[in-house]
Amino acid sequence: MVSLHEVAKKAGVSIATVSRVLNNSTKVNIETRKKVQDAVNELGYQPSRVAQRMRYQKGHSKLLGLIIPDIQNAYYSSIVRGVEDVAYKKNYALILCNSDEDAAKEKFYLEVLKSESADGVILPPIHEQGKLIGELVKNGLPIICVDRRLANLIVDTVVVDNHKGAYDATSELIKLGHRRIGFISSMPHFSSFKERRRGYEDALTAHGIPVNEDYIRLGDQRKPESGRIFAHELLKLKQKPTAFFVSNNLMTLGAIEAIHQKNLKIPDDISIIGFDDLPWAKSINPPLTVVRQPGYEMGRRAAEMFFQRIDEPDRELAMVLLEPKLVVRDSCKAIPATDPITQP
Amino acid sequence: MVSLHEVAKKAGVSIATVSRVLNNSTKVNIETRKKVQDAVNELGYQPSRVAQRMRYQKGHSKLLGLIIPDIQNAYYSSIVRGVEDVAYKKNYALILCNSDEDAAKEKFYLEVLKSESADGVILPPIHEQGKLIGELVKNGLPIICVDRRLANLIVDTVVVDNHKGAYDATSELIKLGHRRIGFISSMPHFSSFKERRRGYEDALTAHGIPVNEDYIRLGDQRKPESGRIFAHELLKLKQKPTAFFVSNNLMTLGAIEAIHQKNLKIPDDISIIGFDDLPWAKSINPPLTVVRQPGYEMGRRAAEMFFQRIDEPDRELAMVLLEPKLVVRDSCKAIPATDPITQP
DNA sequence: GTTTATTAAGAAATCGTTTCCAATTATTGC
DNA sequence: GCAATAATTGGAAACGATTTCTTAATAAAC
Repeated sequence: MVSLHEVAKKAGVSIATVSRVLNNSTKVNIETRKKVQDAVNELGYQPSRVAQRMRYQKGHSKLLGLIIPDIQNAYYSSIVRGVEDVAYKKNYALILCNSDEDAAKEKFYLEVLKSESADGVILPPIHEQGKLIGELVKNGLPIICVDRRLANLIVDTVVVDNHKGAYDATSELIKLGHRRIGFISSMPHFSSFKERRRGYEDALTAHGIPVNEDYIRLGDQRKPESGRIFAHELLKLKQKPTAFFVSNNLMTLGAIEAIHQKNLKIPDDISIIGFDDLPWAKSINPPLTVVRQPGYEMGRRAAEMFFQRIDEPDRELAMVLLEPKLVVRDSCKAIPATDPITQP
Repeated sequence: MVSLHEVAKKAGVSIATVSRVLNNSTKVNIETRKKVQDAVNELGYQPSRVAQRMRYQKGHSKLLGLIIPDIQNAYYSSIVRGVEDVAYKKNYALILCNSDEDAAKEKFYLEVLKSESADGVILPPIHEQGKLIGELVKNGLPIICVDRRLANLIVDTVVVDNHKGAYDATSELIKLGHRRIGFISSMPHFSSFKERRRGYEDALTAHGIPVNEDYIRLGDQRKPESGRIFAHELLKLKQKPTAFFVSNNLMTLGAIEAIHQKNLKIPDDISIIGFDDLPWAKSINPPLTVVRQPGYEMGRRAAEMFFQRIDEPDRELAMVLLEPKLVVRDSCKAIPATDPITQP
């Protein structure tokens, strides 16, 4: 790598002068400036971000950390893309980490990012308590929570209104006459899934439908497989659900697969609402009704909050709550009013 | 950040000794060692990767760059995941960059990565010539091409046999009796799509079917939209295709959407083979026959090649050619032998 | 013509490591 | 008991940038 020294030697000046030219700070004689510029161009010099980071310390490392559960989940990759686009504009590089919902891995990566002098970290926290996160924040490392929140608002946060998303989806099904609605979701380790479950239950209760634990299946949201198995279980019940609400994109795929395997028709035999509006949702047959989370937007907002925090470290903590949207397509159908069970 | 100095002060030794303890190099008195360990633990010291990078220079930065067209394309995110898993094991951090198929952005990021002293870069090159890449390699920066190759083998490369993938898919359709096979793909800017087109044409030729330019549509592979439009165009032809082969996952979604919009049934009215075996491919109705590229495997292999190159900078250049696999599901059907056109 | 103000550019410190070299102390051999 | 060797440890340089402090030179003021 060509360094300041080489440029200085070529231009016949000191490295201090070269640095001054590059950061066009205090006045440099115009002829000297020219000599330096020429040398810089000729040698194709570009500063070492590592050395700059070394010198500057906090807040100028031009490095942003991003820890997500799994980049292969398209919902998270849209968040990543949102972050990246903002970071790019600010000339920041992005360090990407996959935590696999493993707290140890999260901890490891947080330490790596600290050690890399990253200016901040964006992540969906694995645990709601976030002890380590609290320490890091106290230590002066800006952290932004995205997708999930901590129990206490100790960091800037961007989340979607998960309760509303689930409530609206469930209500839509109820409005269509469904009373037995299967709910396939994740264990309530994360704020997001906890809220979705409450949204589902609250919608049922609000419409005078008792919550039936038989219709609720919680498991590993990282694989379609679990969605498939749960759907099969639900379809085996004596009083089987007439509709599914699945609270995650991968599980949704599994549930759809199970329905096809049973040779049931969507929406004639069973209605289904999925979560996350990914490219395939509108292409499949029938196009899928889903709760759309603005993933890209969340990433973008989180990155913007990060930069605001950098600019103004003492600003008040902020929490952005984005609206999910029920995108109605063709995977839900009204239950015939003659169904004896659905009639009070 | 707590530095060596603070640990040294606390332990009452010099920073050199602390460093020696941490890198358990030349002998340190066992009592001194203990004192230092205690101080390290008490202060929660961890070394600054930035400072280490500064000192070590080349090949020890523990930083790997990854430039991909778009993380929102699930095929690329599986490559990323493959790379990440290997990097994680080696304690490397990953800098992720999205090029959007924009050569200027690629150049920008390559320079950033150089400036970050990354130990290497993995990328699907945008241009086959790769002038800048050549320079960087000459400069000593290990670069691994993945998914696409350069015109000349000047860097380690991991690609899939695109010609075979397309050839097999097309042959499958021909075997089912199809003669008019629409080919929806990308402009041949990239080695991969160029090869897929040749695979398609070679399969036709090998079976004595003339290549008809009317059935070939090339456009922007980044959006389902283009696949949808092309499919509509093809379906408007007087002699319309009885099958589609679509050479990219996003375009495949668009084509499927178009087919549904025309109220055609897969595979009864039209057969289709897609590219990339993403989670949705087997969940949709009917499950989609696709050419599966081992994305994760490619990422993994590329990362492994990178580490081999680091260990042994002068080893011979290698090119790994992975096999794609035609995964037959239910989206293709034989053409009735009575179709007058398909009979010679 | 001498003193003062102003401008331009170099010297050196700094960030946190690692490592070479030198110095000090302890140990061993005769 | 003294010299030689081994075992530890500290000092300082280096990595590449930025910035403060100094100094040199020039211009301005009286």
